[in-house]
Amino acid sequence: MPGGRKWREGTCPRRITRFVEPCLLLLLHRGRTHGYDLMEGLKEFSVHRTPVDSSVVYRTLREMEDAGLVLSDWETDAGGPPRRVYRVAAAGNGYLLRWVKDLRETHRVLHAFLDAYDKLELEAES
Amino acid sequence: MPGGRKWREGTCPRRITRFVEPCLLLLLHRGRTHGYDLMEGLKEFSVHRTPVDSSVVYRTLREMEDAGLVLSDWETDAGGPPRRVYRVAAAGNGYLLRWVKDLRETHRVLHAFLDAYDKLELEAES
DNA sequence: TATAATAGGTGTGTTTTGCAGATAAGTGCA
DNA sequence: TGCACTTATCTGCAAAACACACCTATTATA
Repeated sequence: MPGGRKWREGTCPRRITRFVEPCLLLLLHRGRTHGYDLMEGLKEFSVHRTPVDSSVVYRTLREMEDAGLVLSDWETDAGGPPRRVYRVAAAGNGYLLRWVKDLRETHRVLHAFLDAYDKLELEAES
Repeated sequence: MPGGRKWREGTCPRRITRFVEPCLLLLLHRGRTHGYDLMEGLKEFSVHRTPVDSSVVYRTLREMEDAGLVLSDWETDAGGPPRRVYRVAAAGNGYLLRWVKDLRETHRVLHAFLDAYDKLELEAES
């Protein structure tokens, strides 16, 4: 509340919009698991090692299940509190593929920007 | 309104949050201009050639001016309607530098994700 | 028995952004 | 002169994404 924006300095915890979606699908592609474990796995793709908030993970999984991209089953016999174990649905594969296409394009744009910046700095030196 | 989300398919016009900010600063670094011209210049960094909405450009420029990152002057003698010509302020350089740092990290994360995806596909083939 | 760890979840405010439209000045032309 | 078009800037609104602050329940352990 005091002092305007929260990350005015140009950095924010998650720079890529809805990036958790493809990450979760990729992790689930490697094998079925539950949300709490996926939170750990997400650290592999988190910027500056900032962990993804649990609310985002659980909500995203639910939304993806509603959209038919993943499927879930309750697992009560594993010891500890019951887990909702997710796995990729058939529709999830095509969805991930479209995400990868999109991210490759984003990667390209980002590269173009950084390249243009480096060129700018070089010219300033001469 | 009808049918839930607008870009449910995993794609959205602008994937990187507030990406216009560093782009505008980079373009202004190359030389002072006005908003309407910057809109054209932004096509260089726009995903899938989707043009950035004018409202976003003008708002961002104003916000950056309020933050002391850019400076503006009215130009009335150029023919056509008056233009607000922007230039980078001293504080804008450090700000752009922090943005570039952030985007390099984002670029790295994106590369890591795509790499992990490609590895996954290769294993599925064997 | 207390408390920590595991596991899942909701409610809410802030921020970002696309869309639609307003306004206004100059230009081309019939 | 009147009309359409281009250039140029700007505002209001709503939807979406997300961090933050909570809450519940179960099991392990000190």
